[in-house]
Amino acid sequence: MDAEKKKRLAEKGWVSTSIQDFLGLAPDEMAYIELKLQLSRELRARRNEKGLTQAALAELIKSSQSRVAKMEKSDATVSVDLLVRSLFALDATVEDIAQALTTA
Amino acid sequence: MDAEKKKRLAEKGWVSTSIQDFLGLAPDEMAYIELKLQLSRELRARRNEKGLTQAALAELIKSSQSRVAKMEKSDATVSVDLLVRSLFALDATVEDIAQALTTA
DNA sequence: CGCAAATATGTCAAATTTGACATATTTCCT
DNA sequence: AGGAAATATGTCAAATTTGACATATTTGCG
Repeated sequence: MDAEKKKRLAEKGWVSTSIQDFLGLAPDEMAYIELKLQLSRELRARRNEKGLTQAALAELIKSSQSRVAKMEKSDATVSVDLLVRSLFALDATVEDIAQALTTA
Repeated sequence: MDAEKKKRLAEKGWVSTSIQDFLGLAPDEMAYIELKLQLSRELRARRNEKGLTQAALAELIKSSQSRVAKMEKSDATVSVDLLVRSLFALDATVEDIAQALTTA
């Protein structure tokens, strides 16, 4: 299994869990995946708190339900940009994002 | 002046300073720009701490000097992804990034 | 000053990310 | 169970971001 494949899987939660860890990934790749995971968790949490469906959030940010699903799954094709923009659209502040990053 | 133009200028520091504020930008656009500004400051700080030139950092992250310059200037064509990846390449942790975001 | 190293700016083809769409799967009611 | 709403997954053309390059400007040092 090559490194790219492994990263894609890792981002989808298949390889790495809290038990089986990010085996063989470089530290900066790990950090990048972890960051995206935290943001995607925060996104889902905020969306649910507001009682929005993925489709409703998609409309809010002028995207699509499928892309929102991918964001929340931390799909490898989703950028950090899109994640943070979506969080801001859900009224998160920069501080909220910093907080989300430090949360276990 | 349209909103896009204003945002580009704002990201380059022309419109918004600590004195003249982010006039007319939507809250989420402001937050996004602020986030990128914090990351670009942290990038420059870390690079200087390590005594690296922009060209040296560029080599480290397999990019180019000009793109590093744009990152540190928080150019509108630079993504948050590239910024955080570069920070990770300079041994920043997710916590370091969270910390940078909360710093004035 | 003079000049070399560093940084900044503009441009563009190639690479990546995007919204949209179709469709599959899961969740949660009655 | 069964069906409707929500979520997930795969694909792709269009849009955005990228590294690379040329070149301009700034910085710092003799």
